[in-house]
Amino acid sequence: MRTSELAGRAGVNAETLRYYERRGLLEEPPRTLGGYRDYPASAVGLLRFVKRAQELGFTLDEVEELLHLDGGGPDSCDAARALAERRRDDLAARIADLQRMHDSLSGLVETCDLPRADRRCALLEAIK
Amino acid sequence: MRTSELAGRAGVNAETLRYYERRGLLEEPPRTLGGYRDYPASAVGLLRFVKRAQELGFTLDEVEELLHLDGGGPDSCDAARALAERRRDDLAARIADLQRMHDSLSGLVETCDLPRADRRCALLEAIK
DNA sequence: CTTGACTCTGTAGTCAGGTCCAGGGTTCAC
DNA sequence: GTGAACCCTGGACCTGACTACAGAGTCAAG
Repeated sequence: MRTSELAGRAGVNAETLRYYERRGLLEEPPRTLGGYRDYPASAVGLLRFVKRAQELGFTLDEVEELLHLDGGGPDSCDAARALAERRRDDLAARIADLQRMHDSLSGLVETCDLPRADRRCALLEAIK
Repeated sequence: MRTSELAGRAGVNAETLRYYERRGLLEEPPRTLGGYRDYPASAVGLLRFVKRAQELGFTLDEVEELLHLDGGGPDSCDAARALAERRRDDLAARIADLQRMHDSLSGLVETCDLPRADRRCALLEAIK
């Protein structure tokens, strides 16, 4: 499978594949006589794994770690679990942060309904 | 007030002040004879406004917009409100996204407690 | 008058995760 | 055999919000 076909199937830009390869995330595929990359069919699944892990909030460094972990036996399984738990807890913390911001902002927007003494903006005043 | 004093009081790096000025976020302060920036006392409050707005999820571009809005009368007040509501809704959407990721990840971690047939990692398998 | 701490300018580097480009080579259908 | 469509490489560029640096000038205490 050539670069653009794999890119199309996995829903990424073809340049992204080269970027992942440079980064060491993807193994270098074999080449055709003309020097074109020739990906195996399994590369599609691999890329989907990468994208899914990204959606779950893993960085590319972590995805790489997960990939190296794969197939490493029980110890790797524990390591993968630890990584996932860490990411899960990070997400919970991030959500709590954003929720605080959201509530703050909601409160501020409500000040807009307050009667305005003169021409001052209650929202801007409140942020100050 | 000189650069590092303002920076200290507002809790930012002195370089950040120059950066904000270059960016047009902060007005150029008057200069001493020697060419040093000489900030008015009000700059501390202004910077705190910037930082607070950032905490609320506004980008610096938006903060700039808010600053220009300030003092512009009732129309500006409405514009500020619209900006705040937009930011609030963005936050709600972002929170929902992260919550989905979090739940997905929680589910995955739970697969770790499943009995393992052989040495395969249930988590890695599940992400695939 | 010297020393050390501060400040100035302009430019460049950092982080992540790509994206784009020029200037070539390859493949394939017609 | 030729034109279009694809692919190659190395490197530059992008966003956002800073941060660092070199080389020069300024200020205040002793």
